[in-house]
Amino acid sequence: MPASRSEKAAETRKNLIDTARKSFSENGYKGTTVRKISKSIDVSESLLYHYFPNGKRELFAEVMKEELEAFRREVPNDEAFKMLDSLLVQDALDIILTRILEFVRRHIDIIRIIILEKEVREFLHAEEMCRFMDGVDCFFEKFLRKRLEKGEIRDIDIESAALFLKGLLLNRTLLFILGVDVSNEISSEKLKEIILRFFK
Amino acid sequence: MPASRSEKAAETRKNLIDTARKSFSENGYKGTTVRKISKSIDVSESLLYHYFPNGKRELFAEVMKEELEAFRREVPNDEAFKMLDSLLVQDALDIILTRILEFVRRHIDIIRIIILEKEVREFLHAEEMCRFMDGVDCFFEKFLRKRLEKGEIRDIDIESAALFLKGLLLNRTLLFILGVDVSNEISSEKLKEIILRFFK
Amino acid sequence: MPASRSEKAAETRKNLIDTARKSFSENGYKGTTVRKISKSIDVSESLLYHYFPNGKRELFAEVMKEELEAFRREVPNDEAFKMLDSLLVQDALDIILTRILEFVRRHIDIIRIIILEKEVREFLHAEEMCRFMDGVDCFFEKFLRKRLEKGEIRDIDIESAALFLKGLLLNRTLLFILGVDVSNEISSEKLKEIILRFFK
Amino acid sequence: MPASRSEKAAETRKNLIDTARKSFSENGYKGTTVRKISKSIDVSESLLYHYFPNGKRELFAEVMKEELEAFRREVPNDEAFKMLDSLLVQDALDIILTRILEFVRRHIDIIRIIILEKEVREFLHAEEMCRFMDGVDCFFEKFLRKRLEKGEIRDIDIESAALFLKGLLLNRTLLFILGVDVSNEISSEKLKEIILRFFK
DNA sequence: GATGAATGAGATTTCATTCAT
DNA sequence: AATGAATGAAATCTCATTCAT
Repeated sequence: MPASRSEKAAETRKNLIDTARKSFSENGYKGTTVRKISKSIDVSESLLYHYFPNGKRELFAEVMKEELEAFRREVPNDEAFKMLDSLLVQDALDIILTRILEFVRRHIDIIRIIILEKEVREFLHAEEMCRFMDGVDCFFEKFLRKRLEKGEIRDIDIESAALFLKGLLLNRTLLFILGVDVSNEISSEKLKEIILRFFK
Repeated sequence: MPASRSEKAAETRKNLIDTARKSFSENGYKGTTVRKISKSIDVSESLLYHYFPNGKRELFAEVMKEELEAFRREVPNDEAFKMLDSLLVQDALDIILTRILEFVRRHIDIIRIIILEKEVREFLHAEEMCRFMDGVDCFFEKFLRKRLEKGEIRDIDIESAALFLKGLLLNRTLLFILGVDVSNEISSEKLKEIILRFFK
Repeated sequence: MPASRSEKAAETRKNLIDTARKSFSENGYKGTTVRKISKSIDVSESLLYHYFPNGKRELFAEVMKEELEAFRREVPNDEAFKMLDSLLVQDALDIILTRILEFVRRHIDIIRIIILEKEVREFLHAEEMCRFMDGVDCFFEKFLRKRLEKGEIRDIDIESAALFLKGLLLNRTLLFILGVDVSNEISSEKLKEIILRFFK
Repeated sequence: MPASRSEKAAETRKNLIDTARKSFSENGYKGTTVRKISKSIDVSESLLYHYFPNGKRELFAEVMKEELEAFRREVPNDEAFKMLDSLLVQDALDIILTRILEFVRRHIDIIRIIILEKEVREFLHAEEMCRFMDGVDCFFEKFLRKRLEKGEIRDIDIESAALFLKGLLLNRTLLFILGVDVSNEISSEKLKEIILRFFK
């Protein structure tokens, strides 16, 4: 398996990003050094500047970019998301929340960084951040409005309801960030029960 | 009032700790430099080593010690909420949430540090954080059970309801950590409205 | 017209040299980077090593070589220089000085480098430099001796006189180097006057 | 001779500046490294940042400031040449040229830097250099006029004569810059001979 | 003829820390 | 109690250069 030169290059680049992501999420931006990244995949420090001319900052930005892309790509395109309309409210919401939380669990390290690292704000400013949060709100509101029109849920304040759902989400996320894995705490059954109570 | 030598010394020491806490909380351990701490209270860098012979590490340890002590001392307990029994559910919950958020606000520095610093998290989360979280759950459950017995709220799953309340709390906390001051976002009125809808 | 392979190669080579000359003269040897040269004509950095296997040093040497050749080629072969013998002393010297100064003006950037850059001495050592200076002296002395023999100038110390002429030349050159353009300061008329006074 | 701590510190600072001046003058800004500066006076590299927190740039600025101050303070003025009136023309001019060259020799470092560093030249040449050059012209013209009135020299164009003298000066300066010490090349005797020939 | 991958040496700078005063 | 002088280690980054393709 010779692996063409360019293939090996792509792999090296990927290695850099992967190692960086791991280190950033474990040690934070300041706690991550280009030296350690390079050394741990056994390339020279200067090679990093070949792939990321603006150095550590650009590498960090790249990691962030890829993570956000992954979220946008993975979550809404999930097969399970496509058949939401035909499901009961509680089942649909269960799937939505479960999928998102699944993603959060997989990417918790980077989420911690996005939320807390001061440096993040240089690349991923309030603008992007708020747009993302608003997106979540929007998504829930759109979903709920549709169900409301169909008469599947009782007449509630859509805004508050979306807030409640986001609350469930953030609740878990925060616990994840704090290092508490709550995967068992609320089972799907319980979740559906809460939802039923709230929306019916 | 010249303030005796030892008074001034104590003040300098306190200044160091206060500035350090702020910086550790905002910039993390690595993002905090001895230089910036000293400069911002206008003393020489070496003075730090007079008060904390083991330097930055010791200063950090001291900050953590004091913060944790304060945290433990002030953790909201049943005593603090005794007079709530005579209030309406929604009013009582409003006060409870407000008080806890006030507590979070006061201790946001150490909360940030706990989230930010891997080492700290590893020492504390299991032990301290869970105990705190469980305390919150317990408190809510106890409160709701009492009201349920009095027939003030409809027959709901206490556990789920406590979870919902904790969700509201964490939601705010997360926004707080992100630097968004939510004091106005969800007013007491809206909060009470949500609560009424949920519990009646 | 696609321009044959070798034509394009020659052009690339020329592009490299031209860009390099400009950069060397504006930013000095150390201030010029291989990267900037390559980037500004949009070729890869390594291409430089195809044309100049010894890299930056060789490119610099090439620039120097071409500049010196240009001087040797342009100045003495000037049409005007060929009929010096038939002119009056003052007119001949006026032409000589004017031509040289004209050249100096055109090549001032590179002259600055030759004079000031430490690295130049590695390629264009005292040997070459002194030979050049001596050439100027020689040229003037030869010229003056001829005129002296013909009785066109008074009996002066040839050596001192050549020194004087070189002085006029260097005077202007230095001012050029310092960024002062003295083109108007001494007109041909004035120059001739000075020469007459000195040599008659 | 214990040399108090602060005295030694002042000396270290001075050492840094002196070494830097020499290196900037010989190798230019880019050719000068903080490493070499520190090593050559045997202190750590980081000490430089104790005295000049903004590093190399600040050190360079300091060198320039001091040099310019010295230059301005010492610029030769009429006072310095008062006692010349009683001397013969050739002796007086010999002294004048020698003194000015002495001045140039003392300030060769900053002159080199001004020529070498584009940025510096852009700030200074117009303002400072021209004023200095004009001063030299003026001085020579004033001197010659006086002698002309006394009938000590033949009737020549003062302006051209001053130019000639300046030429002799610049000639030497250029050689100086190039590193050729001309103190012996044209001895006082030869100088006086040239002067006699020119002015008598 | 031309490129991108990769490197090693070294430059500037930061930082926590020690020590004499 | 407090400071300034001084350092060593390490971090980020630049640059000329080599090599396989």
